[in-house]
Amino acid sequence: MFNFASRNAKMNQSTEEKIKQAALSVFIQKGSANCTSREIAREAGMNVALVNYYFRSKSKLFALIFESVMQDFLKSMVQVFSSELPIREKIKILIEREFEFLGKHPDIPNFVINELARNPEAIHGIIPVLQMVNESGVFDEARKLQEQGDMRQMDIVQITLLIMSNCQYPFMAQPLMKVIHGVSNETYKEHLISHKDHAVAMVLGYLFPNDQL
Amino acid sequence: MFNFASRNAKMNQSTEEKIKQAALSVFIQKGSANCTSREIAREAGMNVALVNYYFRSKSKLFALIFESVMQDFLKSMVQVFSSELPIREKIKILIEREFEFLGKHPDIPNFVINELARNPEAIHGIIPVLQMVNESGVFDEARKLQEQGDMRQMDIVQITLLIMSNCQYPFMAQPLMKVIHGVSNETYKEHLISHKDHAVAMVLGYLFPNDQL
DNA sequence: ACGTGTTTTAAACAACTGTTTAATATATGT
DNA sequence: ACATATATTAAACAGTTGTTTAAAACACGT
Repeated sequence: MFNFASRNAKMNQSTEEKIKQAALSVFIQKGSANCTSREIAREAGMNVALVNYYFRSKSKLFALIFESVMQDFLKSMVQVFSSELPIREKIKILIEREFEFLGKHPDIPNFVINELARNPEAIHGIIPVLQMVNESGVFDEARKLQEQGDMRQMDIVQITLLIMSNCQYPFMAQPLMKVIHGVSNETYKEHLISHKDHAVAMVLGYLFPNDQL
Repeated sequence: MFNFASRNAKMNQSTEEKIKQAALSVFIQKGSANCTSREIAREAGMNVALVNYYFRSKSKLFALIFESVMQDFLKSMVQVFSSELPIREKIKILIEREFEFLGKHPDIPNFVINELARNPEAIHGIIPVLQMVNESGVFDEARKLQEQGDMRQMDIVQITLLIMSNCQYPFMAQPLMKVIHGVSNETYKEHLISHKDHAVAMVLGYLFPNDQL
């Protein structure tokens, strides 16, 4: 009976994949240092030893998960900027995609930032993803547009900051905002949806001050 | 010899205060769940048992620290909005104060948000501070200004979000931004300083679209 | 049915966790 | 100087941690 159900699950998803999925969920919810191997095993429905049998150690498993999260986290940004759209469209679509992605994975920015700040080993997982970003030519293109005088003159670091602030913070601060304003989960989600349009309008309006409404 | 140094320190600062200060530092750096009582004791230069002798338990100590952090975190916001300045000045000063505060305590937003998300007990510590915010009449005033048509029509939640995003995120994302753009601590701090002006200009420009530059 | 290699488990390991206890040191009033 | 209250310490507690070990269950070609 129990064996049958277990076998069925095994058919749908390999043990290795079950562990990865459980680890992703637990790591993101609690952080690498604030969760236990046994918690991951329980979430995956198996013995602790199996986790180490497949991934050797908790830290190796984390490194694997973290790198794949970083991939997802920066992938859409790179994709948009590798396209051939005009710059204003790129930024608009970038913000919209970011809101879409964060709607599904609201905990990822906090997770990434915390691990980078608190777990020194996490930095290794970001390096391959960084190459992806650099090869996309995102930053070179922005510089070129500024030389043409089409875009407000400001450092690339700060442009990145401007866009990401208005995309990521609203999701990161969800627990804080909910308690400050006393709103429910559902109400806040509605705020997030309409906040996307404000973010697009405000960022574009500031980056291209010569544009007419 | 050793006793002499120890006694001197004791003169400058009571044991209780030393523990509080060590706890603040360790809690903010690592989070409540990801640090040990012995770590706090070591940071304060004393035995573990003393921490519990003064504060009964780790969680009671945390509750105390967290509430005082929340006070600092929201105090300047409340102060500014309780003043009699015109609204544009209030927002400008609010953002500038926020940048000043976060320059000194860059880890606090992350700390607050993480604890609220991961440590259910932390919510209790926020309630007295919330009353402080509500009594200040911050939100009522904003609503009044909107009725007068002086300010862009948008929900208070989203105005809060707009301002806090552009203040807090640049500090929260410091570890991420540093590795993405490969800049040093010092370079990033300079970016933060000039980012303050962008934040003020952009937020004011968006909230008061009828204003002329 | 048997043998072999792979998966999975229960049990154990030493190290570390928050907390408590009992003993020692220090301060203070007399 | 002595007694008493406070402050501080080392040691121990039971429970949990990441990891390892040895045994069991399983798959599968023969």
